[in-house]
Amino acid sequence: MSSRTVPDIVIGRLPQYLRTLQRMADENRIITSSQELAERLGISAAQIRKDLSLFGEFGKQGTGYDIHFLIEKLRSILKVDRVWDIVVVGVGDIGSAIARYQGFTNRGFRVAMLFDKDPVKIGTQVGNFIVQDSRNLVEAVQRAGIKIGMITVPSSEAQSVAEQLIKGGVRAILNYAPISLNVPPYVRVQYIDPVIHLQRMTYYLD
Amino acid sequence: MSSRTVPDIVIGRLPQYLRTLQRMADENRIITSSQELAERLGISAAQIRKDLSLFGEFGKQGTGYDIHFLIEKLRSILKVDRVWDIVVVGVGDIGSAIARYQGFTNRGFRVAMLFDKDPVKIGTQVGNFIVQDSRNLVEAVQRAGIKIGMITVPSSEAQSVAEQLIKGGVRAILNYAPISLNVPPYVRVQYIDPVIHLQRMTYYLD
DNA sequence: TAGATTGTTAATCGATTAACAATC
DNA sequence: TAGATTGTTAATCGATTAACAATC
Repeated sequence: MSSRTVPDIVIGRLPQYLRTLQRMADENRIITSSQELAERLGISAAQIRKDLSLFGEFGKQGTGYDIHFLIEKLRSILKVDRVWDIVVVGVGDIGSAIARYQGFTNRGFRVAMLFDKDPVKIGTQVGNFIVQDSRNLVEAVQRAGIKIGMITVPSSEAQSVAEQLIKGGVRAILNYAPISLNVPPYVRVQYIDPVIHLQRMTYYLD
Repeated sequence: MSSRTVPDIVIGRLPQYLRTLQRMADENRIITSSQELAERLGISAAQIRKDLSLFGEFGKQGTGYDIHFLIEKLRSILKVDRVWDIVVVGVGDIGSAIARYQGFTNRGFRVAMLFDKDPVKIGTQVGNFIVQDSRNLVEAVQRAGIKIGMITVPSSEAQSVAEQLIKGGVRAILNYAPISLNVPPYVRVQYIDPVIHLQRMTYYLD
């Protein structure tokens, strides 16, 4: 049950379980089953039960899972039973959209700081933030103890921004620049590149 | 070599190979090896050779792969040796950022149409497009023969927009709304939800 | 030729699924 | 109690890796 390392592929499914459960809670549902979750997510019920069993026994035979209880368990496992501050570097269209994005609320995150190196942008307001000078990035991130960064600068600058973030203490990076980052093993990186997703689908189109 | 169905997990890696190769080409490189690709991508050289071998013999023993040649092969396999039109539904911050995004160029895509149902937005210009009325979505998409849609509306409307897109002939959807879509098996869906990526990383933070 | 790297096979590793006893 | 669904084991399935002959 505990102690053995959980495969990353399982960790990757937990946020999807959580999202679906929270939607069920919004629909005022009280109880669900591995089967119902499976249908809504398009994966097998056995897999959901197996994944959850790696962390404990959260269900009741014959009944299923208490939605609220399972949400709390998953929030705790994923460490989103708190609010993580995020630093956003790069205030172009994507960075601005993220600064204004309402979807972080109640899901464990909030944007805390915005940086850009363009003098025209520094000092302007975007969303609820004043854009700060990238030259102060390392120190400001360090002082605030921020662990999560989002990179929305051009590809040519992404690697250098990543290095600054890491120097400031960031340990998880969500990179919107279409380029692979080189980071030490103690830093996690996730990528968002819409083109990668699109190219994965065109293969199947006529 | 041919005829046997290629696993989707392999298809998912091909766009990453292509992106890395194109970056090498930008650096005026001529030849590469499975080993070098592997290092830049953080996967094993054997896997890259195995993946590519499912589609043909693209390399030379003792030498490696001609970057330009392999790019063309991958573009052809992924069907991005052409330009696919995209319809974007929902002109909020994210939809607007996508409409202005420069990153589609040379990668097989271009935004062709923008829709919203908000009368205040309809008729306004965003990027190079005039926002069209969602009521005309099905017909316009059908007439233009568009096969790819991006959904950037609120979660509550995403399922209904997906259904309209499909009715109009769309067969691949990139969904930015944080909700699972229910679609027929002949439609492919990919999801972009930054929170899902973030929650996958917090598990590993202290 | 000597050195390097591919393409491919076979072995290994890991993930998914089926099935069912336990039990609510 | 009868019915339902979990948690878990064992079997299956599929993906990754190691290794090397082929060959440029």
